[in-house]
Amino acid sequence: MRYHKIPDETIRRLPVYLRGAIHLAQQGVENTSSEHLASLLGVKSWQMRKDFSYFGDFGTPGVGYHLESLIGHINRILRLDAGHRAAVVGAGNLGSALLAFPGFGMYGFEIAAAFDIDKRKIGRTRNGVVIEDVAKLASLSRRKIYMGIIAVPGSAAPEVADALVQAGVKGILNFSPRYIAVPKRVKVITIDIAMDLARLPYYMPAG
Amino acid sequence: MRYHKIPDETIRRLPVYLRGAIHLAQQGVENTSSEHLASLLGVKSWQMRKDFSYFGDFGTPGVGYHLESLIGHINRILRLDAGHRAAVVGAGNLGSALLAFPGFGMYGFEIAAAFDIDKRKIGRTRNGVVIEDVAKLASLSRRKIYMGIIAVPGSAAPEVADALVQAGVKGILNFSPRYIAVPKRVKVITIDIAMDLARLPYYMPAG
DNA sequence: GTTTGTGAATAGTTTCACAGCA
DNA sequence: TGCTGTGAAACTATTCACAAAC
Repeated sequence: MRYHKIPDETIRRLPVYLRGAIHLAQQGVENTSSEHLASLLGVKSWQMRKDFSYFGDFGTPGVGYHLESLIGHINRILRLDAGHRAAVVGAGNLGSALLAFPGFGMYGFEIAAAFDIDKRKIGRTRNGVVIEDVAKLASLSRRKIYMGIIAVPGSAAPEVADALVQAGVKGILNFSPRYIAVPKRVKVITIDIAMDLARLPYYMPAG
Repeated sequence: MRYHKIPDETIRRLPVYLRGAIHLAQQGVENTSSEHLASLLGVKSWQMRKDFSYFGDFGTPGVGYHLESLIGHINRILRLDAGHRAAVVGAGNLGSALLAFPGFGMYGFEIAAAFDIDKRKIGRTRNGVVIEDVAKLASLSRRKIYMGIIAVPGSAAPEVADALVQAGVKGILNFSPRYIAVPKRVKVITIDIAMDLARLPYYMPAG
């Protein structure tokens, strides 16, 4: 099935599979089946096999998947193999939490810069990263940082997004509760924490 | 179209519309069109109208939507109108950021309790909430807290989830990079921050 | 015997275009 | 005229079941 358009949903799931594969590999496991890996991750085994099938043959019939090569394949597809440097804008509670967040390393990410507008924070260090003046965002392209994380209040988010685009950023992870309008060449993924919480009551039994 | 199954995707979008409606209402706007509200939120106007159509007539042809009644409708559908109290487990960087997070109020949420396993944190206060011993999670049902937020490291997440379920929680917002297995009556929504970042490079132009 | 990879069937969602109401 | 509400069409994704590979 190698010559098909890749469903977005498949791309959304690949990091899940990657996390599971890394998890098992760290425990010393070398091979696994789609059934085992899928059950670990709460997905269906045929869903996982179908997703892999868009890219070629990852496994061996009768045997399963070799974790090391599976990890390599997914990393390459998602372009995580080269490593990526990101800048976080906003060094408040959320921004600081992101700077300290241990989960980015698994996917080859490093938060290499932090910015804030508050003069009292500028110059301080959080997790080894010096907080810089948000006015200096333009330096990102020179520093080869192509991903921006928006962790400022919603009211400031659109202008921060504009500044990131100006600075040559190609992808934005947006934590603000705002629609971020950018040129088509820039990809935005929004995580609106309160909004995700907001659909929980709908699915909860009455009470 | 009142007698249809509601698509999950529609439910996922309702909080978006709600946020936009509240935003406009706060600016003193009383009525709006699907075209205007949708463009503000980066969605398509017919998508929004279609979503509303599953629930009945929210608007007036030729006129548009009355924001106050639109907000009321969505709040009722999502069951946000009664207000909800949530407990956060884990008072580290992320948990503390959530306790300070201003965005929950819009949807009628209050973080009413916080728990941690670290004796040095227990008894301290963050944003007016006293951090309690995680061993006391069972008190949640007596306190009528039915939503739990998991903000602990992945290794501790499954047992925290079990404890939350034991405590009678009906919905869980999970920030840990782990699959959370719970009985069917409990709804889990997972926000895996690193994983969302992980699909950004795929969509970014080469470089 | 076991497990993958995938066409075909099913299910779900988006998009369109316009009838009908204000 | 302007805007909503919605069937029908188009598209996308999930699920199944099994042939092929080891």
